[in-house]
Amino acid sequence: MVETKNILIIDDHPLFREGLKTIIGRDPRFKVIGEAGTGREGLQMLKKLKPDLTLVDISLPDQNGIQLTREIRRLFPETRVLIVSMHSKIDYIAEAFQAGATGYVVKESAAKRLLQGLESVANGNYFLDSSVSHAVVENLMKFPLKEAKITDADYATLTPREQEVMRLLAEGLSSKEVAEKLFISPKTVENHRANIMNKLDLHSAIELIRYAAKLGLIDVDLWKE
Amino acid sequence: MVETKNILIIDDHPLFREGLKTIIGRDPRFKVIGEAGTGREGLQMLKKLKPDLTLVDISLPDQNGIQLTREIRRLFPETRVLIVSMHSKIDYIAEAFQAGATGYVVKESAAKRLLQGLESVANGNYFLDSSVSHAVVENLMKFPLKEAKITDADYATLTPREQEVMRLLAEGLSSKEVAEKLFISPKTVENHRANIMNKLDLHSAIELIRYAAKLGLIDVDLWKE
DNA sequence: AAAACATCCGGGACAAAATCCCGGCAAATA
DNA sequence: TATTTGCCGGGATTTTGTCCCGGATGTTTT
Repeated sequence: MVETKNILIIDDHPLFREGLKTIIGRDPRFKVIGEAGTGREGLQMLKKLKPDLTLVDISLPDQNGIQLTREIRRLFPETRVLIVSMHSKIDYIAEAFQAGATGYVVKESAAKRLLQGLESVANGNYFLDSSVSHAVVENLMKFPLKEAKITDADYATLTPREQEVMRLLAEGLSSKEVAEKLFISPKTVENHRANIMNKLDLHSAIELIRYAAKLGLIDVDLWKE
Repeated sequence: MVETKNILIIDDHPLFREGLKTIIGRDPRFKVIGEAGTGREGLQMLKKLKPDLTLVDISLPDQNGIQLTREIRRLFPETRVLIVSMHSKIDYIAEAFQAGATGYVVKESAAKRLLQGLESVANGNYFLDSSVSHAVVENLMKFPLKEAKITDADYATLTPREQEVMRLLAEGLSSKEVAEKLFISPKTVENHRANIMNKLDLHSAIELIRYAAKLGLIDVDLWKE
């Protein structure tokens, strides 16, 4: 006989939660016993409900899903976490597992896969959505935690001054503007920039911006308003 | 007696589609007769199914949902469009209605609201999710199309070729790369770029990128992975 | 203390690009 | 037919970027 596993859903999209509930509801092995729209709310419900599994969206309004996963694992070690994400990039996946997630499913994938994931995780197995590219998985196997850290490591090789210049450049300031801001010659700024791009292996202004966005030095979401 | 309205769903997230289907399925007045994951696919199904309503996600993998709305309205004027969006920003909303949408619902909102929206739209009424901020609505009322249109209106003043060039530039291609892609001289690309920036009142590469991000021509979220 | 090193600063020479202005061509429009 | 509009690209000039250089300063190593 198989116990039915209790599930808590933490996702800020009610409609999406609805979809998850429907899919899960079709399977008698699982039961959704609660849902939350924010990380804070989720933690409260966890305390009360003690579910067997928690589905957490990687992007929540009040905090990062990965950070939340860490907290869940710390506070409620018996609850297993299955990450639901819009992204299938290696960094996220690596971080998710590193943070203590037991499963990772991308939102684009089909209902069947979600149930597979739930089953695996319920049994204590790790689960990684098969729709993520083979290359990514292979990479993960090769570099358990490394790859995701590289970017940060490279950035650390920049001198303090270079980091300062980089931040300003990434915000869209021209060399001249940065120069005025730092009371140095535009020439110097250009030299700094050249060094930065050399160290980080970047080759255009936009690559620098992308890099900065990736590191969270700038917030591209602000642009979309 | 009330006819049941046929609905086509265009959204690239299968799980989300599932949620929509479930919610809609509970209401006998509506029936989901098809679903598509891309704009192209959606147009094909529209041709075949001729639904009464189309639910389109504002952000699709192959094209902008607003652009798609325009096409749907042009090719199938009898089909009404209800936009489902993650965003509740004024620009998107204004653009959506301007493009011919009859309704606008944000993904965060509850199931009930979606059904209200569907009902309104089915009856030919415009519908705007009440969860969008009061300030936004007020703003829309004050400037029916003006404020929010600026962006789009200006963009519309670009010639097709200019729009094409702009898209490529915004993706980070250099003038030379764009030139190679379009089989024209780098010189011509630079001239186009100058015209674009002139028309849109932009003054640097990054402003162009921001502008493109704002319009949804490019997806900056991809950078953060 | 001396030497080696890293960081920050900026110049000079050259290459690349952006900018401004120009005109030609073709298609649509009046 | 005459005019406008979009698309294309050249030429001349200015601006910016690239590569290489050396000096000033402070820190670490020997």
